[in-house]
Amino acid sequence: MSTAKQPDPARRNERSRQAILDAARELVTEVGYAKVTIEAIAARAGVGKQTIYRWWRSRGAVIFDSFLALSEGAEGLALPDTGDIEADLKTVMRATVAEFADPGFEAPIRALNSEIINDPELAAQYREKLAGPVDEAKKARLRSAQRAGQLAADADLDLALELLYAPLYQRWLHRSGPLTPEYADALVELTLRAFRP
Amino acid sequence: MSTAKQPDPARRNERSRQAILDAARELVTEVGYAKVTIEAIAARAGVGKQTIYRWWRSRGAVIFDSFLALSEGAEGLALPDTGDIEADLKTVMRATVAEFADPGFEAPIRALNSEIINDPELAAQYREKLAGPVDEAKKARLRSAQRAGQLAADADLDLALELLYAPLYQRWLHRSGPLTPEYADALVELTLRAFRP
Amino acid sequence: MSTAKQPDPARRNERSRQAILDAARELVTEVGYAKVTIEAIAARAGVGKQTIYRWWRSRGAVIFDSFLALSEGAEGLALPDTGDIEADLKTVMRATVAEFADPGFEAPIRALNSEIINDPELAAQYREKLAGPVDEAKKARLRSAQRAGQLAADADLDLALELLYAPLYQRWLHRSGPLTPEYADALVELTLRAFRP
Amino acid sequence: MSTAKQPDPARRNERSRQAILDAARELVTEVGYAKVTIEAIAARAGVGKQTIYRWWRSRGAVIFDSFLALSEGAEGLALPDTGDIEADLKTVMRATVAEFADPGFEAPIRALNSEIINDPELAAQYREKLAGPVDEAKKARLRSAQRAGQLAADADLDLALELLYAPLYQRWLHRSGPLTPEYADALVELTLRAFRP
DNA sequence: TTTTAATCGAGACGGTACGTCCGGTCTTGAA
DNA sequence: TTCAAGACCGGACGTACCGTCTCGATTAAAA
Repeated sequence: MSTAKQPDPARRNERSRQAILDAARELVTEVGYAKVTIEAIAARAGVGKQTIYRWWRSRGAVIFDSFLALSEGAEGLALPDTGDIEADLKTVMRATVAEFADPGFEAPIRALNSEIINDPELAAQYREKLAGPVDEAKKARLRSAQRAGQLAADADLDLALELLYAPLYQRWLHRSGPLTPEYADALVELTLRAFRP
Repeated sequence: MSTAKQPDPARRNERSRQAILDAARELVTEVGYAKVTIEAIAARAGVGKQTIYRWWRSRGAVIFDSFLALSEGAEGLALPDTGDIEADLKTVMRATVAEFADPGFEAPIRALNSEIINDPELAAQYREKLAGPVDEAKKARLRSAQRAGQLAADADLDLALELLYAPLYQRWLHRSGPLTPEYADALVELTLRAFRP
Repeated sequence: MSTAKQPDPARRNERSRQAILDAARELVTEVGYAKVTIEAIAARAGVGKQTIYRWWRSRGAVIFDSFLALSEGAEGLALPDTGDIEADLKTVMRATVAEFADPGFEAPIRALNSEIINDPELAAQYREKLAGPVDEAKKARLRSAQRAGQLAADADLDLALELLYAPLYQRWLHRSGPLTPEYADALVELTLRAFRP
Repeated sequence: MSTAKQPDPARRNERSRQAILDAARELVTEVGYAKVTIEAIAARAGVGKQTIYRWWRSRGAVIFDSFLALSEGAEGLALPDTGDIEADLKTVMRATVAEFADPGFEAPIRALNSEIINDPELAAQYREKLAGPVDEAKKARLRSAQRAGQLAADADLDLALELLYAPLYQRWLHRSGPLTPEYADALVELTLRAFRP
């Protein structure tokens, strides 16, 4: 499952697995990502350190998994579809901007990005488990817009998503500018103009 | 001076400062950002640990400074201006893509981004010392294009730069797709279409 | 038998018992007494750890038993009896000295002594199973000498054995001096003089 | 000093050294030799583990040193000399027997012997620092007896000491018999008879 | 002869300690 | 004062074993 290592039949103790992921999540919010140690996770989870090392490659992998576990149920998500792609995208982008203003999201998301940048394997998992499903939902909405003739029929939807979101993420991560609803709107408008049929 | 601390006099030993920055840069490329330690830097630089703690706030600050020092001379840089903004941008973007393929750039750039994400102070320095000048040069070229009527007169040039570069950086950092010359071209074309007068 | 615990039936797997004792003996000579672990014994014997814990009290008990098993057949041993007690004892003592020079004996004998010093129960077993029979044989020879008028009739034979052997063992265990044939002879001569009729 | 390792000028912190040796001694008497851990010593001494590992090879070496430190002042010791070697030796041997009955001595001495048996380097230190001086004092008394014609002039005094003490030590370590004043007397009488002029 | 109960190999588990590494502070002696 | 050097306290690392605890799968006794 997810970030597992070598040993493992079904011998794995589910109770311990859950306790570890819970402990990791709690600790990240309590002391901050950088100060979470394997030892603290083990202690809080009431688990031997070996049990962590047996099933995860690294501290980053545990913490990553603890985030994964959170958004497990977010499978069948779908974007609003009012027929007006511009309005719908603005709604979604403004929501994202609002999310980024929540200080409770700050630490975990920055932590996640640090980890992803330096660990290709976690990056792959991130794409597969977290970004993938969300992007798929977004692309579904864009495809619907294509069918409605609001987007070029040959538009590269991955590229479209990048144009929409990458500037937003970068600005937030680098703190290189304010994240306002107007900014969200501007990104939507520019992207739609770029991909107009 | 860059990331300096309190003690300040001109008593500072320039020889040691250089040795530390050199050691830091070498170590990042040799063992990877995450495994560079203050102790290793001090040992390699032939310097006491205290000398590092005296002048820098943190490991990140040293490493960051070691990159800063590299691109110190890149002040008066200018982008090519053939009169054709699309061609010029494609040239520049393709060069960036090529740079990112160089494995020697990999470690430092990822290190830099890790540091920036989690340390607002370093992020500010990054914008001021590294990104700032480069972005200014790029905006100068875009302004020239505006004057030539190739871009909307009211275009937000910061936004334009984000549209051009953020997707590229994100794709590279997250390893979420291939970085090809065609990809560079596509970004240029889309951005220009979005900002067409 | 010997150092057994509670569960007891004849259900015990003889094959495993032998494999464990063999593995223990091999490991002591290979890696040294102090570094032999239950886990290593189990692994080498192809046996579950529980099977060891089921039948032995401690690591020491296993190792001790593995030595016991070795000298099981040494029951009906007898010392040479040429009629000349001095010559016979010198023969035996010189043989002991020679034995101690064999590096293959080193590890097990030191291990045995370590165990005996700190574990009264094993010490009792040692006296009963290992030292006892051998000492009995030696005392038989001394008794024969008493009958021949070569030793005082009221000599305490246990004390005589201690005078003969304790210096030898101590010198070897503490490495406090060379073990030569002459040394063996000297011990015999002194002891006989001390117990002369 | 004594069991030191590699680094060391006079940079060594005497305060820490003392605290470590004190802690080790205390712990041995409190929890028993086998259960004393480096970690516990460091904690009790208020010292980093590294500070122990820097100056000692092993747990055994620390504990050994902590014993050494105890009997540091026992340099100029001398045995009683009433002119009667037999009486004097019996006094001393009976005192030794009495010492061995003290349960407070039990644990440390057995520990010491375990360590010595398996670690040649500690054995050498034991001979040099602990046994050596004491043996020298005993040999001085024997030499005085030689001068008085109570012992053979050519007697090997090391051998004489072994004859006196090795049986006693072995009996105590192996618990192979009672340690009584009469036993002490018997050893003295036998040894003197063996070395009579 | 079938059941049934213990032993067996395997190895995950909660723990403890290991010996190492590094962080950040402090001390020493040379420049 | 700064510097190189490095000892120091502290704490986390990742590993090795401890002794206990499941798991099927033999396997030998009682039914």
